[in-house]
Amino acid sequence: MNATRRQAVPAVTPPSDDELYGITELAQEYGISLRAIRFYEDKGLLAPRRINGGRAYTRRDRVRLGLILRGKAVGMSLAEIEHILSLYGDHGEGHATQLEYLVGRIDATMTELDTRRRHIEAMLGELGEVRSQLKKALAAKRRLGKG
Amino acid sequence: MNATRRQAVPAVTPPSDDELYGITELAQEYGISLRAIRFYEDKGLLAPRRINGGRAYTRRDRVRLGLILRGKAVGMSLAEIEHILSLYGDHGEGHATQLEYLVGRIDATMTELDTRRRHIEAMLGELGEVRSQLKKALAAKRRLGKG
DNA sequence: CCGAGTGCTTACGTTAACGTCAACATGGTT
DNA sequence: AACCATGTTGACGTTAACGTAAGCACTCGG
Repeated sequence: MNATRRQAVPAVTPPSDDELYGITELAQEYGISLRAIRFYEDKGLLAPRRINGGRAYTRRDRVRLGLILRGKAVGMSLAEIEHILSLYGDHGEGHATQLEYLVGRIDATMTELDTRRRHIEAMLGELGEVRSQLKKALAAKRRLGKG
Repeated sequence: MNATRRQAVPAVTPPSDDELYGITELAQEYGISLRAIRFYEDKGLLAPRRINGGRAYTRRDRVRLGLILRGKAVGMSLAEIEHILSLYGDHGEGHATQLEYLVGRIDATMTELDTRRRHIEAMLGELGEVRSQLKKALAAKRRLGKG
């Protein structure tokens, strides 16, 4: 897939900047609608630069979008996701107490996620039991019908 | 709480039946609203008997409600939950092919849940990294400020 | 028999998370 | 200049999952 990777790019690529992506690129890449992406922006989850009126997304933006979708897959609301995304900021210059605060928020988020995971594991366990019950019933039927 | 439990019940209790619960009992027990419980019924997730016009829930119904809430905690929609609840039915008399089918559905559901769990674990991993980054930054600051 | 309490139904309101549609603006191509 | 693809901003529609409110029925203690 990456075999087509010489320096064939038309040479007009601005040298200082990272690669930028259009909105449709992102939409296709992640299999979501343009509307959804703009919606996330409305909600403050994304803030792409504007180039000539259009939205231009950096790698960081792509990562953020990935986190958004992962959050959704996990069952979080956009509000919760926004909450989490704020933990992924720069904090390069953060004051100590601010960093402590962030760590606290992260810990809280992690325990919430852990709770959710435990719920899932419980369901998996219960489903496993149901499954083996069914298997037992099936085996019994087969002993009657074939043995 | 259950200390008031002689056979003081007015004697009109039909002898054949298991214990039944009222809707408010369930609501309080699970900390949800009456409206929510009736809503789940509207959606076909619950089907309590009617006694004298009122809803009467059996232990099985309580279990189902528990599963519903667990499903919600996991981030599933009511539709998905309904899908799963159907796997918990009686199947006592099920035909063999029917049972096979159910096992298949259960397997599918389990892999879906597993996917979700993996998503959660991924997020937990990433958050853990962010957390340790912050910790490092904090330690550095402390070395500057205090050491 | 009456009022309080409990429950039921019907209907409308609400929030989140988008989808859909209309009406432009722009940039490149022919 | 005409056209088309791509993109933008509203505005309105929609679905899920309830909450809230109104009004009727039943039942039980006094």
